Amino acid sequence: MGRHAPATRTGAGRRPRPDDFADRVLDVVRRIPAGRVATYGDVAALAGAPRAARAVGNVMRGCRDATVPCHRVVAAGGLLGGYGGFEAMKRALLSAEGVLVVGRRIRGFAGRRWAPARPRRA
DNA sequence: CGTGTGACTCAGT
DNA sequence: GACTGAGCCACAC
Repeated sequence: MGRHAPATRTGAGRRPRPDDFADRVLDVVRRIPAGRVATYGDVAALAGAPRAARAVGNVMRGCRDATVPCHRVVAAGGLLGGYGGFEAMKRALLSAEGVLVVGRRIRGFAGRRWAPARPRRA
């Protein structure tokens, strides 16, 4: 299976937007309800690229948009992930929404994780 | 069009 | 629990 991009992407609805991915990622993150969290991989999957967790991180890095709760995006395993060095703030924001963070890990991450379980490699 | 990079992820040591 | 190596992806240069 390949995510090959057929020369003719005019047919099926693909987003011809240049920043399609980034836009989508921001949209997904925006949809994350308070009190819930999603991993980069989950967001990437919802954005259409289940393996682009890294790319998602890059998008988050430029998340200057206050309308995007980038603090609800965490790393896999329930790790806090990064936050441009403001990890403490991320922790504070999450705890303010009811998500307790112990050390670098999220308490009850599995229960607080938003997005469906990821079928590893179908 | 090739290279480097990163707020990632997984598996192994 | 920590460190390493490899994989995977989108983007800036």
